[in-house]
Amino acid sequence: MKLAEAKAQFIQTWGSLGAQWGINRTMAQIHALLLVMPDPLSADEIMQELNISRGNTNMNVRELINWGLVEKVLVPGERREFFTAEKDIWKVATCIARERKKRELDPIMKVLNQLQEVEGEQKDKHVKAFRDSIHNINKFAHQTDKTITSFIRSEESWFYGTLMKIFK
Amino acid sequence: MKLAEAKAQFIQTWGSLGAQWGINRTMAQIHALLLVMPDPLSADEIMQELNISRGNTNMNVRELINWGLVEKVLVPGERREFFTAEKDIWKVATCIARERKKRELDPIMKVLNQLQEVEGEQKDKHVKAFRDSIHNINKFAHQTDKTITSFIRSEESWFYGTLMKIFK
DNA sequence: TTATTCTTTCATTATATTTTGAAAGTTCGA
DNA sequence: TCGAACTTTCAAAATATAATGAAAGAATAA
Repeated sequence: MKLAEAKAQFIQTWGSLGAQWGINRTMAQIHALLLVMPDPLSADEIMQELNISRGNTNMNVRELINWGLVEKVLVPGERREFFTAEKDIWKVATCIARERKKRELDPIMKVLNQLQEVEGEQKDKHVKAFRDSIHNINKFAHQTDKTITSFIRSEESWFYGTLMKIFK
Repeated sequence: MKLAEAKAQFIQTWGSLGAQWGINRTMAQIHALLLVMPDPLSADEIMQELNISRGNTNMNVRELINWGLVEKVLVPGERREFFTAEKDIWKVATCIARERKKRELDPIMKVLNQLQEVEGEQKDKHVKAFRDSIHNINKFAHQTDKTITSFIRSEESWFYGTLMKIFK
């Protein structure tokens, strides 16, 4: 398989993966493109490679930066901004985990905690069923929260460890 | 908080959670409704509770059954079909994990394996960058696959333990 | 300051997804 | 076999999401 073909297929696959995960397709495609490019790209290069508009490019690059997956790079002597993606896939994964936890798990845990305070007699089977469900989901959510938190930390401590090695 | 209000809020929250996860909102809402109801519901009851059409109800209940999250229940003396959701949230989680792995992880791993065979000289930095990216993502994917597989296999309190072993 | 180059915004347009509901299909008792 | 009760299908309509591109905004060099 030729490089160009492989690259295109990777971008397209990563794109539909992103779509399934609630991240929009273009955002995932830009990420894929930057992942496999050795050097930072300008907005125009991204537009050209993916055949998308300037506005679309700008919006999705900004979003990738918000997620912490992409960074602006200033090239000396160049007026334009360039963009590059974090290449270490473990960092990418913890980054995504952190962001999704913040956006998805944390809010639902807040709601679940409120819902535990539902009024009513334990004798009423509807009340009992509701309480039981919420209780179990809540327990599960706490477990998940712990797991994700330690996953996120594992990367941080790995990073910290590496950094220490460099300075020692 | 009254039961009816709490129930409505839970259904709405579970619904938007589902939407973020690529599962459609109505499907998640039906799931939420069945999760908190002590007894099986008929299609008509679901329609009424959620204010949705017959076709929509049918389609999404069927999809929930495909996922293994909901079951048909035959009530003696009743012509209609009734539906009930798996209440054990751990089983629900493994069920979802199994389904998502099948639909998302497995296909991308297939593509990644093909993409490792890209042609070109290692000296070309574009080829090198591409190979490195794919290689790392592939390694990560295999690790993830193992984790999910063992999560699916074990039915008890495992996730935390398993994950920790892998990252240590 | 002004012209130039690049970035950002956002109303409009395009695309994709979901929902509806009526019609067709199925099942079952009599 | 018929008809009532229920389920499924699917084309059309409604809704939600994403992309475009022209215009406005910033930054820089001259």
